[in-house]
Amino acid sequence: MLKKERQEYIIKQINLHNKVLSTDLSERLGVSEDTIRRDLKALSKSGKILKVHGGALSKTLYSDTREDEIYAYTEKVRIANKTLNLLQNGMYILIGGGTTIREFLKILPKDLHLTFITVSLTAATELLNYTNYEIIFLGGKISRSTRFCAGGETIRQLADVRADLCILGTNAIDLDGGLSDSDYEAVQVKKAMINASSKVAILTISEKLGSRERFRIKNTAEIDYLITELHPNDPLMTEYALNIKRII
Amino acid sequence: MLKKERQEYIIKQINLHNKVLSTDLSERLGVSEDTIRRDLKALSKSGKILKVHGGALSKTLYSDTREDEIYAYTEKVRIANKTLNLLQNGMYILIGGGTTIREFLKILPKDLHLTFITVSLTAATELLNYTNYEIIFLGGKISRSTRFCAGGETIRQLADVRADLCILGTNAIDLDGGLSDSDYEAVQVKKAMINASSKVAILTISEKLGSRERFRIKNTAEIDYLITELHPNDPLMTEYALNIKRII
DNA sequence: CATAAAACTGCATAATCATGCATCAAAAGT
DNA sequence: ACTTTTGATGCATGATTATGCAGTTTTATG
Repeated sequence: MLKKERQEYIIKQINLHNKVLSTDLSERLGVSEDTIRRDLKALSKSGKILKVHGGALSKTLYSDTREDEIYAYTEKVRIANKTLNLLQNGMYILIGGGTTIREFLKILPKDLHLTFITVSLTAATELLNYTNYEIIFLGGKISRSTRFCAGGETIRQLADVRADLCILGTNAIDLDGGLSDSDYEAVQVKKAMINASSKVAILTISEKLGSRERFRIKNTAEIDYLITELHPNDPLMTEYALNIKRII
Repeated sequence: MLKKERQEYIIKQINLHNKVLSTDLSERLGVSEDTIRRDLKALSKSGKILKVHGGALSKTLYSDTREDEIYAYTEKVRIANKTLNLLQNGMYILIGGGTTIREFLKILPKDLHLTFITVSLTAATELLNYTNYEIIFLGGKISRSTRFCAGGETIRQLADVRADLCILGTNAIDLDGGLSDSDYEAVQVKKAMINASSKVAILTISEKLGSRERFRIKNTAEIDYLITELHPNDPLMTEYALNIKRII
């Protein structure tokens, strides 16, 4: 059994039972507990599960803790930190939702004045922790799964916005397929957000590079900044270098 | 059972019953009382529960809150329960924010289909816990103190809404001064919400009766339902009976 | 203030984890 | 085809963690 398969299986088990035990998995998959531990570590690092002593738990159910998640999110935190460099005082920023973005929202500076425009409930809630930002929420029908507003009214409101920077996470990015997503409504909103901004920054962990989903949002040529946890000169990144204006 | 699971279970129990006993938990979870004590200590340290001799209590209920605040909590639950009677399948409901409203949002039925329209970030977040409701969020500039959207754009959007019922909490209500509030922006939004609804329900604990704030929202005559923790025939209530259509 | 329940302390133990290293297989060069 | 490289895996070892137990101290309460 391949590593990838095994990890998929672990995720499935967690989705099913909300928890897994290392001993249990080791026996059922016929590999050593060390291997399982390494799998859990990797999955935890990319934020898919919550690793605990003795096994792992479903992230969605057992989320809230702060301390032990600091270590889990190293990749996303790295991305978030790099993104900070794009911020300039007085900017109007359109910002999306998603886990990578959330990491970014947690480490924002307290000495800049910025105006954030968002359709994401989680982003707005996170931003309320800061006193130095204006928050403008664009309403609409709330999509339960993604916790953000979508639909015609949202798109219409976005058409009236002119932001300096648009910061989005993504599920898939590929040279041919461009930026893409599996949720049709999300695609519409993201398109509108990109159209409403002078510059576009896409945040993603490198494992999403080279994958594509059902609906295209934009071509890679329209992305100004691509920010991953890797160094810009990493061989994995250089193949994107021609198309995207700046890789960070 | 994993430590984290156990602790999560303890939190759930506290949310459910507002208290737990060490002995009880030890028996039910099949671990020593020492372990339970260590769990309670940890949870208490991270501020999730209030540890006391013999077990632990719900922080939100008992912590450092004064007697009268605990009392106010039960009053709000009582109000919330009475409000449930106004709901009918298929309704479009404009709903505000505030603590009384939040209690109401916690006990909503899971078998009705309703559409909630709100400007309150806390209300929207709370509503996302239900799968049987549509949620429409009206955007705007978010006011940090109240965590809801206000401003011209919000008012404009409310003008296009026609809801069946508007449910609002209030800080002040008085026969002469009518419904009033000290926050100017909130007043504008509440006015617009009331205008956009066929029926208006005001939720308030009785201590707010007879007080007034700087800005008037509406006259009491425009309130359809006034819901307090008191019985409608309570002498304190009967003086309102002439003006307000229905006291619950 | 007497008493029992509960909490704390230190310690023992077993389970779990981290780390370095050896092995093997697949992939990549040459 | 042969070597080199890379990555995944298992194992040994020492560290860490979770938990229970015994003995002592603290707390609640009549």
